[in-house]
Amino acid sequence: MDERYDFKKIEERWQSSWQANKTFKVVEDVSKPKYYCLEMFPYPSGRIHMGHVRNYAIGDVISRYKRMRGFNVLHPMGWDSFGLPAENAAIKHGIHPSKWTLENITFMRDKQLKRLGLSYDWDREVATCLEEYYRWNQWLFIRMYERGLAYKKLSYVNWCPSCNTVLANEQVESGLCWRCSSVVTHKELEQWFFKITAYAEELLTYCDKLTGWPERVLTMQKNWIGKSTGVEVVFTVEGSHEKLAIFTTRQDTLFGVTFMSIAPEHPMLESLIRGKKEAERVLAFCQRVMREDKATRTDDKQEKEGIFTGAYAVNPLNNEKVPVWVGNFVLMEYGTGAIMSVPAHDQRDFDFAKKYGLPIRVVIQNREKSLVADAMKQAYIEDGIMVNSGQFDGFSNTEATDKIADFIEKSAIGKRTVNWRLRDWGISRQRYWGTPIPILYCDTCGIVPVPDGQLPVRLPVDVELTGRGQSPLVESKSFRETACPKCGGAARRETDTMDTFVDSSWYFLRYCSPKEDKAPFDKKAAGYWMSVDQYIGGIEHAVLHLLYARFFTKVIRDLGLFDGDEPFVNLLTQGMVIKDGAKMSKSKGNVVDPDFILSKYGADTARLFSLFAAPPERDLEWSDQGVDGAYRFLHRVWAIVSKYSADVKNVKTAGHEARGDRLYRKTHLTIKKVTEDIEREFHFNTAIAALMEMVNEMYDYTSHGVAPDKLPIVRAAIDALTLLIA
RNA sequence: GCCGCUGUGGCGGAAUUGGCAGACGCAAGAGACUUAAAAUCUCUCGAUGGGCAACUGUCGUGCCGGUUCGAUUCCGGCCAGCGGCACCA
Repeated sequence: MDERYDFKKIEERWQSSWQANKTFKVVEDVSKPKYYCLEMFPYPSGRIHMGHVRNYAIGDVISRYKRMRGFNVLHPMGWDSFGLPAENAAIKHGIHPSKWTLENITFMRDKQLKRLGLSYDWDREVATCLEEYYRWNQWLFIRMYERGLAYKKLSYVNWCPSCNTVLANEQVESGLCWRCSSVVTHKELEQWFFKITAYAEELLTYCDKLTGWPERVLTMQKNWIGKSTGVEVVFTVEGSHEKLAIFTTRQDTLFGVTFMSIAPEHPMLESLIRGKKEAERVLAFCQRVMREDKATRTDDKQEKEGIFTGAYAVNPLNNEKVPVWVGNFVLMEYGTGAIMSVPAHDQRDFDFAKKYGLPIRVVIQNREKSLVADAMKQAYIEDGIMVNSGQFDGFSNTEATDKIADFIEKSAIGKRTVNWRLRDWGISRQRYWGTPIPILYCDTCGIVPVPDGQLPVRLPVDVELTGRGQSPLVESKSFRETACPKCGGAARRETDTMDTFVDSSWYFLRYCSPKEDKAPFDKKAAGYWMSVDQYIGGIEHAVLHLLYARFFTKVIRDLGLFDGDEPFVNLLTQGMVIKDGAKMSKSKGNVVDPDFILSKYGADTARLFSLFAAPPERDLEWSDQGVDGAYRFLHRVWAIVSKYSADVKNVKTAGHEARGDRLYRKTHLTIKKVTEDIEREFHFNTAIAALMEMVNEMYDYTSHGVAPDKLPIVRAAIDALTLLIA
């Protein structure tokens, strides 16, 4: 080859040209259709990894493609830059989190992302740790506080002893901390919450409108929200006027109740056992269960245990007296913290009844009429005909479900209810590097929100992070002590900061007008750009970030700041980057450093490989040889194009008259194929395969020399299409 | 246990609407060039049988069955792997 494929020279030339000309800067332009393409912004940990490269390569191809198709494309990048690693670095190396974070951002932006040749409008860059951003977190918090959507309550919270902070329910993964995998414990604390449950119904029903989202993400969200419809029924405690409410979805089995179970934390426990001879043993049992951490307690192998309280309750349907037990499997957080137990028709109750010798009564008979309580080996949970159920005998249990609910409401012993698995979002974090919660505590006025005019509440810089004791904000007198804006008296600042998921819950709106200083964002700009047409990121955020962002969008809509119900029209969840069968991670030692690939092969090879090796939503197995292959291909492209570029420079492009020509046909078939592959499901791997076929055809075609003028089109096609990839 | 996804050569993966299974790439093998190597180029490459050969028979998309002229694709039943949820009342 006369000329080598010198990726360094080429990439440097184009990248500096893009930067100098601000090629990818966009402004609102109503004459063009808009397209908002967004990749989930990274945490500035210091270095990008292959997952980022893949994510941004996908987004970049989509953006470039849409631009060529005449769209006005918003393609921004920013930094999710509050968070724990910065604090840990500060403790370990004595460097301030702010300095550490900002240096990381500069390095990752200038030395890594820009080298990848990504088509971002860098003028719209956003960093959540800057006060020009987080002041709007505070502003939104206060708006939510005013509407009762942000509130404080004393509650049992998930506590990660290693991160030394509270976790939201969404951040506990099978009893372990989502970030550090420590066992989560319980703690009773005063905490700030966002009332996401107020939007449970809408978050659920809108799942069906999100047709551009992968089914499995929607399923996960629906599961998480967890709606169940049933009735709340009130039992009376025998020998007292106290009421014990239960929730059930199986009111058709109410006549089969043979005992009740309550959670060890149930507030009525004390009065139930008062004066009973069982009291002491019951108390000991409850204390033991409550001491267990969340992971142990929710482990499915955990033995179901219980103890009789000595008290009885009366079933309002048949006035029957049933014993009240405490069960370690009853959760105070769900329903009413008390359940009715129907061993004949619920497997867990059946096991429990067998273990403790409690009675079993059949109230739904099967078709063969063969169910006999004493002979049952397991609970009968299928449909059947009602028996032993008074006036409801003879109906099918599905009919009876409605009839009994009606009866319960008519006789005022309970009502139809909906229960949600979704809990309110606990956002208080006992950490330094986050958005200060803009609240004051005044001895005379109580809880006082910081007035808008005093925002932002700045994070103090003159603090020392030792990793010991309490958050530095608690120890900073100048931060903590202030004056009450209402009465002028002494007041204390809230020293908790916000969960960093608050930051990422509305950043996509900020990109629409990142310099706006009168509001979180400009309503008109957001009206033009939103919603995000294509959102791309990892599946790990299926519940956490994506649910919170949907919630925030609805709140912001209801504040009148934005007209739209959902933030992301289409969602692409990319697979992980895998090497030797495992996710790339430092602990496994199978990390491939993007910098190394960039230096050895260049950005285009790195991007080409990550798009070619697998369709975007699937996991991508890293292969060093595959990278070689991608590099070889680019080399072949370079060679054939540069071989003929001089010859064809002044030749007119072939037109329709050449349609019988083999290469002409191939060129157009390839253009069609690539377009279709991108339009349909973003199958870049097959689009690239088609380009490879075309290049092979070109080599074949030119192997015996070329005379005519067909090459110009080929060259043009190659140029256009590789630009899409490169 | 429940819900979802996936299953195709040695490997990553194609086959878009039921119509040539295995595109493209990787690995492997052979050859050309070279003193040699690298690079590059050309050819072969699912399994198995027949033929010196051009060629050709049979089988083959996790397993069993069904619909169809025809099934990787549609239907029913199983198996395996991955992911999510789960004492949720």
